[in-house]
Amino acid sequence: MSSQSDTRGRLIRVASALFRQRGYDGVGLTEILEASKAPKGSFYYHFPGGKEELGEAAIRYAGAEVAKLIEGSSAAAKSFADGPRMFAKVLADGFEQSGFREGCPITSIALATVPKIGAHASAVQEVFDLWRDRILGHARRFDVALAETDADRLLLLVEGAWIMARVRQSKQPLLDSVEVWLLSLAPAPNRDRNPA
Amino acid sequence: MSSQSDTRGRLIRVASALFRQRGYDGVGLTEILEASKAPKGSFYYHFPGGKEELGEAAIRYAGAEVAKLIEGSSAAAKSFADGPRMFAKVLADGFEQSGFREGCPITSIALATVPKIGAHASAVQEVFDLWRDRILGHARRFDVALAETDADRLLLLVEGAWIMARVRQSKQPLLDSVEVWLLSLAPAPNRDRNPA
DNA sequence: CTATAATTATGGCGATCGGTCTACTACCGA
DNA sequence: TCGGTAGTAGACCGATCGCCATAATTATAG
Repeated sequence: MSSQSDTRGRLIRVASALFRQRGYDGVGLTEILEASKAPKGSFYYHFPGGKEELGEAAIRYAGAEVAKLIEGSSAAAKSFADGPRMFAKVLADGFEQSGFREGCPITSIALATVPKIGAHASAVQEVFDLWRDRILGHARRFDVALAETDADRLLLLVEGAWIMARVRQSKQPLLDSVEVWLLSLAPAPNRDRNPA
Repeated sequence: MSSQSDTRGRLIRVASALFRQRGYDGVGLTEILEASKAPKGSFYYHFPGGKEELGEAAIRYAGAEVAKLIEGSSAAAKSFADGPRMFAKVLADGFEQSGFREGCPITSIALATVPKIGAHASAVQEVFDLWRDRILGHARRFDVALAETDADRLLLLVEGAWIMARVRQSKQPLLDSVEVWLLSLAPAPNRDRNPA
């Protein structure tokens, strides 16, 4: 049943890499096919739903890859704060290696297709939920009380950082965003929280 | 010298609105021309550089519009924290009115064209710098010491929030992001900052 | 009124878009 | 040997892509 050439998997990986650099609408099917060395027939056999289905698969694939990264960082972390810091470092280094070109593999697709393509919207939702769960799992590992909204904030920060990083051509925002998150977790007597 | 029909301006505004919903590569010239009721000849007269030049103009236009929003919020604010809060509210309400469809007008273009199109990269850089200046100006108005990196963090947060808002179909992240920012400003005895 | 520039208007260019179609090959159990 | 299924291969489709050439129109200046 499973093919030995893994055409389907190769298509997903190649598409994900290309989307990451130039966005969903910025990459044509022909280019993906050429880079994957797969003919159109094979593509539409594996993805009857066409480019949209490939895009959804790329979202889920990239989402799972990042989830693995989170798990790995969590497993290797010596302290609670170590987890997100290591994770950010991995992201930042990979980003640097790509010549500051590769954005978030999810956003690069979703920003163009949500809400136009419902299936993509759902997929992104699920991926974000997956990431949130991994973050909460990490917190549990270190007995840190973490609300879902706290985890969501980390996602928000990293997504924003990835945009800034690309624009500024620097990996600093990615590293910085985690520090902001850790800061935001501390219930601190900050100024000006309740105006009037 | 200045045309009475303002074809050029209309093209920019329409293009900006369309890009915002479906991204730079997701909107064709023909559609922009139809929506602007402008013929191709006029377009290439005003934008000899083609779509790329229009995109750059849209970036700068949208950037200036948002800068005005920041200024307005700053002028109307009763306290320092009031400024970004009002600003976020305006963004969030506009976003809701668009049916949770309109993302950040800059990102919707830049994510697809940076770093492919150098002129766009520069334009986005300048817009972000402009926003940063406005934020710093607001802080000065209320005698709040604010570093450039602090201002950059707000931009990072709002950009991330705009992504989350679109995915979650909610304006909450936009409002929340400002609170995170205000929290992050307080130099607080937070836990776990220096591991090991 | 005329000359000149500014702007609008149209049609069509080659290339590429995503998608469909049919043919072909490889491997399977019967 | 056969039929059947999984997968590969690539020609071909209409539509749209961004762009360009050129003519018609309008505004401005002398």
